[in-house]
Amino acid sequence: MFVRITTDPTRRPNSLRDLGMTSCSNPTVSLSEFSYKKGTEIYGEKEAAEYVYQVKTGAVRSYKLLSDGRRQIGAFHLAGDIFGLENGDSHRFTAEAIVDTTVRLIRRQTLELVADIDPVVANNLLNMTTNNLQHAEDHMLLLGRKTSLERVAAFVLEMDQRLTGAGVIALPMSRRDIADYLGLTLETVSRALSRLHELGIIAFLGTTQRQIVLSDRQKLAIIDLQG
Amino acid sequence: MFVRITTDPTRRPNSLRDLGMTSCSNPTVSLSEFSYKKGTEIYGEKEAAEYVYQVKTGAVRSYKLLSDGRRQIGAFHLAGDIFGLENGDSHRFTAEAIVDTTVRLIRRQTLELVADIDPVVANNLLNMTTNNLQHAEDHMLLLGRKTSLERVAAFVLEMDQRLTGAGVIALPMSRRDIADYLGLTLETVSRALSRLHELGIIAFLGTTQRQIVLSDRQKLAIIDLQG
DNA sequence: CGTTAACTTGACCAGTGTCAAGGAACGTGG
DNA sequence: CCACGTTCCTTGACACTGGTCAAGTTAACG
Repeated sequence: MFVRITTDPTRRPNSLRDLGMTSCSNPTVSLSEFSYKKGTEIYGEKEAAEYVYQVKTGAVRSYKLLSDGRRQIGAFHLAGDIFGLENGDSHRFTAEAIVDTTVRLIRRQTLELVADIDPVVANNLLNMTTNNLQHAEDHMLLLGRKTSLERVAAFVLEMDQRLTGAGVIALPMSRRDIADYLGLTLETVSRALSRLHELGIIAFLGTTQRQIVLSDRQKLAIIDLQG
Repeated sequence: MFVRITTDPTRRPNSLRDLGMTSCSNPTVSLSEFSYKKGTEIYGEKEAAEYVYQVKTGAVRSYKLLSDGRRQIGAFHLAGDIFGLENGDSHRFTAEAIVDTTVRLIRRQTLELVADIDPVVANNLLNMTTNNLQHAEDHMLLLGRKTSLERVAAFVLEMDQRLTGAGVIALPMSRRDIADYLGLTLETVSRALSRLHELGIIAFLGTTQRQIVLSDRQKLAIIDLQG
């Protein structure tokens, strides 16, 4: 189940800009790519944080486990998202590819050296961490105080926003993944989606269960009860 | 219920070091103090973030509300803790004094100016944000996947750790505050504490309900089910 | 096309929430 | 220092949301 990086993934000179960084000095740093098959681990919790990652294609889940196997997914990482950025020197989540996924990597050490010199890069690191913090804060409210229907509505809205906002979403993750993200069981997620379907608020595209149309974004937002 | 700062709280030249910052340039910046009565608001959600705060004495709760009044406390801030540090320009939580509280303040702008010049200060800001992120990540696991007894055990352990770790804690917050922090009701918190008491794992000091003795830290840790 | 994994739905159950009552602690003013 | 009112806390009875278990269906994939 483990897929380790065996070849040193340090080819292809490239720019920090590709990781969403802007910099006045804008030095060329080494970037490379790596692919993970569906279901494989990218890094484990408490493992040394050697790289920072950016999803090129695919999707990734970051989660923590309790000793008896209960799982809490802290975030999904979609195309373009950066993940695995740690300030301490080990990862605080396990990261797995949800589907076949290609990521760009940058050595963490490289990034840190640049950040020490370039205040713009340093500021970008702080911004990314702040964005992660804000997401976690909002998610605490969801996990602590929202009902199952509110959680699922919030999830659909979040995914729509992050996947183009076109009102049609193709979810890469299973009902179980959604459940572990929302602090529910997969059955409860399924029932909530059915309920939203009955209410005419969402629809399923074609024959599949993972393509969802937001028929009534307004009602979704009302159910979500934001703030 | 609102207590606004009416006098400009900018007296007493002091050092960044007092806010836990170390710096090579270590410039003198303006610091001042302010006191809040029990139950008063320090700042509101979405309010402009003009100051960063450090608890000198007392305790503070940071929370978000849903429109129907459900509350999620994201963190408690105890003596020495820094809070209200935002990267964006408005606060993401409401902060209230739990008991009569004195805080030190520093203008956010001042801090930012120094951070731009001094990479050590900038790094401290990143460290503080990372610590907040880590706490939020752990709390998501608690809110999403732990039982009521596990949550309360985790809470008692956290408070013990943060209040000296002596095994005797004097809680500043009510059962309702604890409940809103743990994503439970106050009744469930009360029942869980009674249960821990029955099991001989905690005891109550004297006549009060807010002073707790950790009689068996080991069993608490087992119930908490960490990781 | 067959096998397997994922999803839905139903019946039942358990853990937490709700509502209510009573008691303990705390603050206030006499 | 005491009496009173208020707030906080505990406990019980009951309700209900969401979890568990199980069966059947649908979709995905070799």
